Parts: sequence; structure tokens; C-alpha cells
Amino acid sequence: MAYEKALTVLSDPTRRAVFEKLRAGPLAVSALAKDFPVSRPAISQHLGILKGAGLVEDKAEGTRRIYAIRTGPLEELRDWLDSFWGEALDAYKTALENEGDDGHGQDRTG
Amino acid sequence: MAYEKALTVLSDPTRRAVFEKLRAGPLAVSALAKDFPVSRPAISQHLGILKGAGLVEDKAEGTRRIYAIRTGPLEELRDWLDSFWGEALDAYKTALENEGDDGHGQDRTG
DNA sequence: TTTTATCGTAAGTTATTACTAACGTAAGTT
DNA sequence: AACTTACGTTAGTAATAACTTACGATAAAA
Repeated sequence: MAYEKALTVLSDPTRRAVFEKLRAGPLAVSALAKDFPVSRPAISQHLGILKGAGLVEDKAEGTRRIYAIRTGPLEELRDWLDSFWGEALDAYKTALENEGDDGHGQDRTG
Repeated sequence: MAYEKALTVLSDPTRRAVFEKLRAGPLAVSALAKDFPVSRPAISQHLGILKGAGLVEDKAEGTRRIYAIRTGPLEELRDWLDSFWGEALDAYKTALENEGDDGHGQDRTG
């Protein structure tokens, strides 16, 4: 499941900021590192990790290397998120909120 | 922004597994820790972190403490994910692919 | 009251990881 | 040819965090 790796990779703030910056369009590494407080090799490492998760793709262009977003893993992550909504979950939720009516089968001597 | 904290919190495998187990319905701490290879205090700490991100809510029931999922931060996270789709991004993507047809596909996201 | 069960917290340890500095490579320029 | 630009990689370091053990607190049971 790629959503697990996407979650792990996007949990780092710097790496997430790099990914968000690519949302405006493909960029080269030095252009990406320009507005960050960390060094360029750090950005390179982050891009490598993002690439390992399938979240970006790269393309050589002369001496530069252009990175762009890939949305595939994001779709899987969204599907995983959607699995947390449903009738069963809602039923349990309302059961929890209704005090005095627990629906999970433990003895409740009042 | 709650989606950032949700991402960080859900990046840990054990914590994510705890959260997924709660998807089937509210559970007490010991019931949650029952099928995990880590100790009960570890589960307690994970639940505290999940609660700090608003991903779970708890309710005292005798000596037990029942935890249940809260979907609020998940909605914000899904909204954030949706921000990565759009005409502008697609336009950039196709522009990148058309610029030089090298046909390289680094789809090997192992 | 005494005992038992359930849970949260504190302290300490270990593994992970994000970072910098230094180096090597490839393509473009003069 | 030599020089410059852009980038990836390696080695080493420092900070983060997940975990265990031990302890204290609260509520039910005897």
C-alpha cells in the first residue's frame, strides 16, 4: 500500500513544504532550494525520498533536473481516509455520545 | 492547520494501526493493547498523541477509558489532498510531458 | 478497609533521521 | 582544453521519538 509510505514521507515539515511548492508547477532543484533555510543537498535528499514514494517524478534538462508532482499516491491516501467514514463508524460514534448506552458488550453494573 | 498534525501523528506505523483498530468501534486501552507487540503504556502514549491531534476522543467508564475516532482532522487532511488536483496542476504536468518526449518512466517505486 | 483492575505519567535508553560539509559527475560555456 | 553550473552521494553529527520499566492515582470488588 503506497498510502503508508506517502504518509511517512509527507510527515516531515521541510519535505512537505517542498512538495507543496511543486504544486505551483515543476521546478529545478536549485530553484526549489532557493527559499528554504536548509542546504541544497538537503533538498536533494528530500526529493529523493519523495521520488521513492512515487510522489514526484524527475526529468533531466541539461545540467538541471526538473521535478514535478505525481498524484497517484495521493489518491490512495485519499481512499484510505475515506475508509474512516461509514454507517458502522457513525453508529458507534453516536452510541458513544449517548451516555448510558454502550454498544460494545461489557458488563455495566449501574 | 490540523492536517499537518494529523499527518505527523498518523505517520507512525503502530499509532496508525491503533487508529485503524478504532475504526471498528470504540475500545478501551487494554483491549486495544491486547493484540499489539508493544506494551500498554506505549499504547497509552500513542492514544495521548492521537488525542492531542484531535483524532480520537476519550470517555471514562469506571476504571476503563474508552477511545473513539474523530473524523474532523481527517476532513481537513482530505481537503489538503484535494488541493493537489486542479486544472493548473494538470496543465503543468502535460506541459512537462510534452516538452521533451524522452519517454522515461521511473515507475519503480519499491 | 484492603485488594484488584485499569490507566496515565516520569525517567532513561535506543533507534531513527534530518542536516551539513566534502566530494564526484555530467553538461554547458569560453 | 579549462572553467562553471547544477546535481547526487557519502560520511558524520545532533536532535527527535518510540519504547520499556517503574511508579502513582482512581474506581470497582471483596
